[in-house]
Amino acid sequence: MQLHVNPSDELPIYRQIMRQIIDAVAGGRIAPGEQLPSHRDLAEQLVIAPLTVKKAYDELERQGLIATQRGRGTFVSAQLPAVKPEQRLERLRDPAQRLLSQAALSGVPFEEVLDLLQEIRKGMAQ
Amino acid sequence: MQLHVNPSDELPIYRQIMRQIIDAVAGGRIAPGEQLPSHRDLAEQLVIAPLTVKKAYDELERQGLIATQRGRGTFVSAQLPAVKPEQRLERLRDPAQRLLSQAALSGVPFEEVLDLLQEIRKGMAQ
Amino acid sequence: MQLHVNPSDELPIYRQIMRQIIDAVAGGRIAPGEQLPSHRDLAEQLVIAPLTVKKAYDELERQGLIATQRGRGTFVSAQLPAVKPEQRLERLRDPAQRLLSQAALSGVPFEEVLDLLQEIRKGMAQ
Amino acid sequence: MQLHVNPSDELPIYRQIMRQIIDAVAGGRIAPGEQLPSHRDLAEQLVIAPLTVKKAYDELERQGLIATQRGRGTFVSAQLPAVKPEQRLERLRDPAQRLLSQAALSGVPFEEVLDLLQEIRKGMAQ
DNA sequence: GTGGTCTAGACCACC
DNA sequence: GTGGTCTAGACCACG
Repeated sequence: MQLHVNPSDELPIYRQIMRQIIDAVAGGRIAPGEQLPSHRDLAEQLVIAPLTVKKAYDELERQGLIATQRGRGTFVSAQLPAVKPEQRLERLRDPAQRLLSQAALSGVPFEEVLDLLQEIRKGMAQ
Repeated sequence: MQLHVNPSDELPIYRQIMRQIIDAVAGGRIAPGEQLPSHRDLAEQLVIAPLTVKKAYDELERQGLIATQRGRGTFVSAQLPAVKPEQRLERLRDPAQRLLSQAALSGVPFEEVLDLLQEIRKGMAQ
Repeated sequence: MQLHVNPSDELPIYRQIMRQIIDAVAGGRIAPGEQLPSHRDLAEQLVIAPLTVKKAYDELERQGLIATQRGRGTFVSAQLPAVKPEQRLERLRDPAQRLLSQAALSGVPFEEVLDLLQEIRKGMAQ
Repeated sequence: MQLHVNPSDELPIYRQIMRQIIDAVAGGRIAPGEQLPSHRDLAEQLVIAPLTVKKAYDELERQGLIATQRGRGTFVSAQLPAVKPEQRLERLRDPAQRLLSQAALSGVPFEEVLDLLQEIRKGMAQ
């Protein structure tokens, strides 16, 4: 797994890390149960402070996406947190709304949005 | 147009205002040329500081979405800001990626994501 | 509200702070909606690093007990997080088990445990 | 006696072991004089490192709850460690406080807490 | 080696 | 003023 980070991005560094790990898990590029690099190693690799990586790991753990074991390491949860059926679609409303707003403002027709989604979908491991 | 604001939200208040106005314009609920409430009125209505609304208006003006005419008020630009063709799709990559990741983690199949988009699209135009 | 902290305690400082705030809210000594001291002020008062207080506040916010508003301050949630009925008793099983184990090992008869609870209960604002 | 261990738990594994043995003795499920499994056997059963179990046994021995006899094995002390009278109630204050706070926050009335204690008490003796 | 905590500063964004 | 983020170290506990 290759992470990269942009300190001048508006999004905080620890959020950038979170999002990349979330995307990697969602895309199947990291398997459930797999071990993540120690927060110190990852910090060294990204040339940032260890605490910053740890903050990202801590947040992800609270979301149930990963689990840490003291003295052993950090692992992607074997059982990803279940989303209640009635919440499943609700969670998508906001990101979907954002996508369509941005498309409308940019003058991108609806069909091209669908094409883009298809393209991204192929990039994600099934 | 009815705006809502949540002071506890992670997104800054002025950004919440910006996003709602952007969404309203993109969705056609505010027409180009239409007048917005004065920043003082809107602040009173939302029970927040006038400076906060002004910051949102200033930022939107910088983006070219609205324009203030001294002594007359603030209006949605008759001509929406042009987006360079090569940027059009790039601006959608990020929100599209986020939508698909969230869907994958929530266990929502791709087809239902498309259905959701269709549904939201219908709601926007009216 | 008077907090105190013991750096040599086995329980981490940020946990000590969390527990005292939880107890104060549970005991009614802090009312819902009330503002907490800024994490910097509290840190100065307790003679510890601001980040340590902030970590306590962050955890409590994730639990829904308090809410922060950028630029304004930190407040006890007006609406305390609801506990599902089926979880209410389950959450008490572990602490209750611990209490009785400790009592049995210390040779304190069951009746005296009940007396102690009555006494503590009086100390908590109703 | 059946022990369980959760590596992701906040409580260190050796502490989890300690607590379960303490609870078993306090609840009468292990009688004074009874033999405990060797730390190697227990480690194998729990799929953890033998050193971890040994640490738990060592700590319990330091507290006087168990005693090892070189070449024979580890046994629950016939005589439970004496607790100084003035300490007896003090040791209960903390767990009692925690129980009541949790109850208050969960909306469980005091009477139901007492009922729960009665119920657990019955389960311990058998 | 791992994660867990803590410090003493700094700079920024927000209201 | 407030909270939000980040740094570059340190020490401890755990397995």
